[in-house]
Amino acid sequence: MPRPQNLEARERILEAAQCLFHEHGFKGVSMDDVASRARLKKANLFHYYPSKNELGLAVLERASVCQREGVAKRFSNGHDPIKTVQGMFADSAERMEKGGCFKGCFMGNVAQELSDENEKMRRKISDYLDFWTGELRLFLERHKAAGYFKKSMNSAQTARALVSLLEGATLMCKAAKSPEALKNAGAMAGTCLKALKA
Amino acid sequence: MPRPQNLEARERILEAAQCLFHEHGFKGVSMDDVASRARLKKANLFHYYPSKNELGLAVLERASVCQREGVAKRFSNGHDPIKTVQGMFADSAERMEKGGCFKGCFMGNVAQELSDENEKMRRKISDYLDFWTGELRLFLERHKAAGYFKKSMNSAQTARALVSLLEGATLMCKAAKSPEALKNAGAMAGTCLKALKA
DNA sequence: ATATACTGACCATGCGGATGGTAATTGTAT
DNA sequence: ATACAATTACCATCCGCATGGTCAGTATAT
Repeated sequence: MPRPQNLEARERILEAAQCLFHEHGFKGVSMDDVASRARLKKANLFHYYPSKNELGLAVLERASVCQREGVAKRFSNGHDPIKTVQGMFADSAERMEKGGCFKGCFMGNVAQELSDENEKMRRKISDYLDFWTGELRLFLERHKAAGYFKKSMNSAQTARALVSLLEGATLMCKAAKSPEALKNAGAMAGTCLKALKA
Repeated sequence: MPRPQNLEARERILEAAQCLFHEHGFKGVSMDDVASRARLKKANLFHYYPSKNELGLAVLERASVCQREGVAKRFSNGHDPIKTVQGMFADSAERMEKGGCFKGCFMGNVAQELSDENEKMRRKISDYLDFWTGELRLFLERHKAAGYFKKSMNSAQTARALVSLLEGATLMCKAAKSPEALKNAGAMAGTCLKALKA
């Protein structure tokens, strides 16, 4: 009778892989790199994940679940909606600055690297981005219903644009090795949302 | 006395490499791939470019020059500034849609793939993004001076945020395989700029 | 005994790049 | 004009290394 697999090792592998993929991209990391970081031998990796591709998908799944939690939590508070959105940008800017403006957004990176070449991965990323955009849309919708925003505001459009803005600014920071873009983006988001206040 | 090198071949190589790098990323393309597309043998490539890295830099230079022209032209017209900015988004959306939402922005892709690992390339990209942002800033500044925008508008901040928004929306389109994000972003840019009108 | 955990050795492939050479083109001296 | 030297264009072949993945076998725990 099959007993449960070594969950500890599985988790260590996922963690190691996610970290490395984030740093060097999927193509830039070898199975040996992952194994080494997870304090395992390469051959042992294939005992847990049948291929690099499957490992990638598992990492994406893990990251997606983790990020969704953060998103859900962020939009479930009762604070001022503009502050909440600006907080999203400010937190990103802070993380970016603390990390020396490296790496950027994991999901965004994978999206750029793989969504033309791997439909399964693309779907996972796309689903996550849809979730994020959707939660933000509902958040805006709620505050619109409460009279905070103009009735004419297009919540779906605004939500998608805000997510785009955050992703783009993150990329700009990575390229410029400066958190300036994220700060500007946060300010812009604030300006824009204020213009949409009822 | 050294005679001029075969410019035709050099150009063919650059063109092939740029196209392939755009499609599959720098790491996803081999020198053999480039050579084959340029109707050359791999060994001959090294006659023109001493290493893959140097080729990458040359491609980046070429792309940068080409893009700068487009940017300069766009911001030198006398049209309504909001229309001009929205045109930037609309053109991107159209290109994206026509191409099936693949590839995305060349400079953005390279920025994400390499700016943590190759300082020379990062600089080239960063310089280009600075140029783009700078041109847009001057464009906004000019129209502010002409009384179109509020005196309180922060041109630098707005310019950077608009570029971020375009880059991010392009990435979203690539991930979602839909031009929706760029359309939303264009609308958002319009809304935001209208709020800044004098 | 049996299923899981782990490993060293191995393999085919693809990679960036080096080498040593041939073919074509050009400048120059006659 | 022509022969020759020099330079450029081009290529087959090879090299060392890293890669994703396999396999056969060992260790361990129940």
